[in-house]
Amino acid sequence: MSPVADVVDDLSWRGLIAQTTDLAALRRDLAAGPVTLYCGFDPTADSLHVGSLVPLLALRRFQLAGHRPVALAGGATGFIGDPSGRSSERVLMTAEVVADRVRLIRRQLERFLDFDDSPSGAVLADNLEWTAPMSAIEFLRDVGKHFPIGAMLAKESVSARLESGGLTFTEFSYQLLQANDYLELYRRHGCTLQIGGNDQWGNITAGLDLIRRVEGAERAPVHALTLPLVTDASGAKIGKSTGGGNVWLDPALTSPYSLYQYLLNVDDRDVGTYLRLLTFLPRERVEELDAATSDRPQARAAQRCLAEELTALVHGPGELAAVQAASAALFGAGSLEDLDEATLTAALAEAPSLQLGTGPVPTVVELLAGSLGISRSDARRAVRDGGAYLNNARVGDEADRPGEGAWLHGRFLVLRRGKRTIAVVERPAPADAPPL
RNA sequence: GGCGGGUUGCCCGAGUGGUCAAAGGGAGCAGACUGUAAAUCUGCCGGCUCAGCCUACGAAGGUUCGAACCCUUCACCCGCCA
Repeated sequence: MSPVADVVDDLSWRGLIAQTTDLAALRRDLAAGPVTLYCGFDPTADSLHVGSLVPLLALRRFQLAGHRPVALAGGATGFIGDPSGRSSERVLMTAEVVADRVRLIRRQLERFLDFDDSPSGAVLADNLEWTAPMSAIEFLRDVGKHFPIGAMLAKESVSARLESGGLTFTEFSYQLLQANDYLELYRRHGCTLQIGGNDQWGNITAGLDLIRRVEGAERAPVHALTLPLVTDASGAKIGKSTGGGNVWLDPALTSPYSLYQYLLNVDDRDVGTYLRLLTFLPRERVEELDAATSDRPQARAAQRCLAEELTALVHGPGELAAVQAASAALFGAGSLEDLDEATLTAALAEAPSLQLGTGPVPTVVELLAGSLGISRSDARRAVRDGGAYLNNARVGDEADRPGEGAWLHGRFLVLRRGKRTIAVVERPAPADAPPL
């Protein structure tokens, strides 16, 4: 990927700009030389998810254009809880949980940016560093004094909450902490641009106001840019799996196979948007894929490309290859019996699995439940509904047990629920059993 | 601090002593149709050793042959008043 000539133009055609402060001034400053910008990531979970990639990759886009990104982990703000976009108060996390999550998230942030000594070398920060040492008196005098209550109440995040049941002083204060972060990064790193989801607009402008009051408007030409909060065709946020859960970046939470499959299954109506927001593909390529989707939707060229780009970006080319082999084997035309053991093993490495010991062979229902992590009632229902498959053959009866001939290469059973959910059952290899 | 209202299954929400594993909607799962898509139709949608049993309607006790529904206490939320 080559550096982008004009990062604003690039963001613009991708649909990545929701709101900005003075756009002409921002363009001018970006053209004048490397600008330091930041985006905050609060530790709301053990991992970032696909949705978090939109702002994170936006930081990367700025870096590729020669600017210096600061990724800020919200070690302090995570304690408080951002009221933005929430209808009810957050449950406070313990210090251990926050610290743990910050550690995990920092590690993920590092992977998407370049940390070198060049002018565009990234910086990783944690707002706990300057927030924790601040006393309540300092906070109220040095930060709080600059915030008229009227302006704070007018923020969308606050007024929405006042409508829907209120909020506590704790969350009300959140915007002050985030504003102070911007001021702090302005002072430490000369940071003059903050980006974030569009729900962050209020918090970001709170920072602008603070910096201008403290530093003076002329001396501090600071900017804000927000990214649109994109929802898919069904109204869900990006990165929500059909199961309702997030699609995580941590391979322990969402396997590379699941990520790949999630992206491969993206709705036709959304895939163009996702290509723009989540990949670095040039405009011509994206428009080519748009055309491919409308001309030959069944080929799903755009989905395939999206899945490849992101799986490689998040998990590396090695994982991508493994995942593609798995998908080809499991969804391919050939029968499972024809696969050689190496291909089969690789394909199934990504699937949830159940290891059997010796002893009597359980029923298919028990195997489904054990391998897919569902209840036996659920497994029973799957069989009753005709949605359970053993080695791609529909299971007819709840009491069925796999026969000796069902074991692929003497060791494996491939179980499937519906079209896409696959699991594997493995038993110890018979010492002298000939391959099937 | 006072008074009133509330807490139901993943979410919203009906249910005021037996016919309640609990209406309805959403989400989700499966089948049919497809392109591992969408839309549509159909079935399912607490657990289990599944024609039955167990657990569940904020928590703990109590009344009753029988409680999501009545009583007591506790916790949390909301509104009005101070």
